[in-house]
Amino acid sequence: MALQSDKSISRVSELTTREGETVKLRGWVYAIRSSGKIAFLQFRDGTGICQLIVSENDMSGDEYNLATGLGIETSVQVEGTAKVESRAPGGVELIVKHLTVIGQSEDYPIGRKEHGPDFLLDKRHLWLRSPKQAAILRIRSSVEHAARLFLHDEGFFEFNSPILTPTACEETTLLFEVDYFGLSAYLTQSGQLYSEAGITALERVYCFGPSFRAEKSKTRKHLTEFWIVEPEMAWFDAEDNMEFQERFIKAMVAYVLEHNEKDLTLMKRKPEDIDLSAKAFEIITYDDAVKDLKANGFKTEWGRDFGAEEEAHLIKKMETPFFIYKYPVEARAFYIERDPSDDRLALSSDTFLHGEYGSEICTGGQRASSVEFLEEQIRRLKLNLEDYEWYLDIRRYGSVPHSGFGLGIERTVRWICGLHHVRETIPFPRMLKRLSP
RNA sequence: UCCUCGGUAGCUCAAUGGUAGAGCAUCCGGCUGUUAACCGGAGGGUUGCAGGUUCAAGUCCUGCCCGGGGAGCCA
Repeated sequence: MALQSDKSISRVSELTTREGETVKLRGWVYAIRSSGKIAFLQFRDGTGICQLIVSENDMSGDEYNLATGLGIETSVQVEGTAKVESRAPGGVELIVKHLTVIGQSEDYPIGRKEHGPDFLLDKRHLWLRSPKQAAILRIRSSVEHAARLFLHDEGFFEFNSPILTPTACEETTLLFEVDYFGLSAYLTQSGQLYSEAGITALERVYCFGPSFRAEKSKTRKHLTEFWIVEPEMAWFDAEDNMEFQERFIKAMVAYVLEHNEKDLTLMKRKPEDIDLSAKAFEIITYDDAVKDLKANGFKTEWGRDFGAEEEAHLIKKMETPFFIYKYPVEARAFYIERDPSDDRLALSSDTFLHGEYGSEICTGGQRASSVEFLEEQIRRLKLNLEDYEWYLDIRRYGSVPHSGFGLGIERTVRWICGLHHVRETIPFPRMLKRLSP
């Protein structure tokens, strides 16, 4: 008989509605406490946690000895009576009558006490099982699902851009190079240039996938492989782009608030900490940000992007997410449109989440429309013009004003969960010094 | 790449230059409502690696390796 067709199996999430009934559960035992002739097994399946009560009053001596001798993380099938019980972690427990071991587990390396990050990351394949880690991954899944739902409702098509690319999107020193039948290829940093081709066919597209950056960064905001969702829209200017980002970010957070209440509680993250529904994102110009920083004692030079301390100052003082808009042209990517009213400025914005766990989560802007300007920019950065001929063709044949942005999933999840480091927001983080597991 | 802190039992950490320890985990025993349970006992060490100083080095010095935090850069 196929395992899934066994309709007699229940799941932990149903238990509160099955009070007094005999139910079967399948899952993992993640902790055991015993007190004489009664033992408390902490149990979980994919839907939640409950407590198993094991006592010789309710089961045979052999099964009792089996149950109390289980190793941490043994997988089991149990049968017993469901009971709502305020003393039980999770609020519900099962008085066990029968227990069968499905998969043994001896000397499970992750204990109930503290561990260091290096040890936990070495054991990441097991660490994922910890309730907090599982909660983070459920929230991550919600964020990704909410992004797709929202974009679908807004008339977007998911557009799969290539992972192997022949050229740099931005700076060449940060690329991972791979051998492609004797040619050099690079792991993608962004699908944006390809999405710009996509909008001429579909008007609104987004790519959603991994981005690879060979940055030698060791900070709590950086991974060498991270996931990015990049909407690109025809007939959007830079301000439409910001208005859209605000609705997009609010939709993702609202979805998590609606669907991950227990997970947020486990993270000790209060709904009011992340509820953005009543907040308007502020737009600050680069000029004003520089003035503010200078007034606060920073030696900020006009024309450069902000450093970590400057960024932290701006994030800390804000009580809503915000945009920094109209950066100097030289501080932005080559494909950004200039401000028609001041050609020193780029129609580009960065988007920041505020507060203790805030950081830059999006970069975006209006794309340049002039072939001549783009050629000049490509030469300035000493990129190979031939590699970009296809990209310039988008301007040569029926170009339209268009904008887009990229949003970093890990930094967004980090903010929602209130996490110190982005490494916990992805199942298997890739960092400067870590390629396994 | 640079700055900074660290590497001691399976894990988290102690240890004035002078006998290498604790808590947790593991194993044995006790406890009928535990909440990272608790109580008693046992086993468990090439102090990251290689040199050096010293009567004596986990401790001081040099080099290397590995990791944490940060910078630059970025989502």
